[in-house]
Amino acid sequence: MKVVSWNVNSIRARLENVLRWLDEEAPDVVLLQETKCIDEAFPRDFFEDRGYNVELYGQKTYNGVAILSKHPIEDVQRGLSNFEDDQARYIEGVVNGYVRVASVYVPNGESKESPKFTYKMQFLDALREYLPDRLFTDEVFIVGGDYNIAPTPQDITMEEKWEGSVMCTPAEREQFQALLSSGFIDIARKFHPYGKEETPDLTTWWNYRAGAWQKNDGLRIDHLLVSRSNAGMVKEMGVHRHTRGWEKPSDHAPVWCAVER
DNA sequence: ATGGTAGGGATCCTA
Repeated sequence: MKVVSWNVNSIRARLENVLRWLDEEAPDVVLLQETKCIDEAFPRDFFEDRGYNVELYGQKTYNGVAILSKHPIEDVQRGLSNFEDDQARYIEGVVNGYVRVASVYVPNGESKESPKFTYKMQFLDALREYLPDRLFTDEVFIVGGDYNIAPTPQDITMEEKWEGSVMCTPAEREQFQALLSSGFIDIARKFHPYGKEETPDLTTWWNYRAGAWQKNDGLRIDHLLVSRSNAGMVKEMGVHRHTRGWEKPSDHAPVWCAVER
């Protein structure tokens, strides 16, 4: 099974690109972030026509997450049950009996000084407390999403420009490490460890502004966290970075992994 | 050099 996470920055604006990508890659499960519409406005027919089941947790204008799956989606949860939040940033479900998946859109934080940064930290606290309760021995749990955190300087193509700014602060990185410590691995760095000469560029996000894509000025902020106990079921991962070069692209590229029982 | 672009939807907010 191929499981992919993609921050599409509006499902309606991105529909043509997402369908083109679906037809190329035929993923089994898609975890979407920043759908930016209420559930009634989600273009679900286009996905159902291609054989996907659709579960939504949307809101008007901002945020919004979704799961598309060729298998039926069971045990669906919307939002973090331990966190009061009026923003739609988390949806979870079980597919094919043994793969629990979640789509998470961690707050951006804006800047270290912003109240939104405090909210980001609170959301991450709640996520870290919530996720371990969702680990079951007979399932692999893949928490995919836009974490808005570059875990190390090696996840930044222009380190000197970004280091220390929002997404690249020690506080955010401690949160990311704490998430891993709660029972997960960063699957990208299982297959492509830090510090190896042949490590590929795993950047997932390039700002729309100032020609960031053309300069390859980007960050690895989209991640697939996989439950440590069953992480051996994940055989491979990658980033579909070519989609960032398409007309009318999302500012994020899909990050995918292959799962086998 | 503190800009730049994109999306939603309202004439600004968020990223």
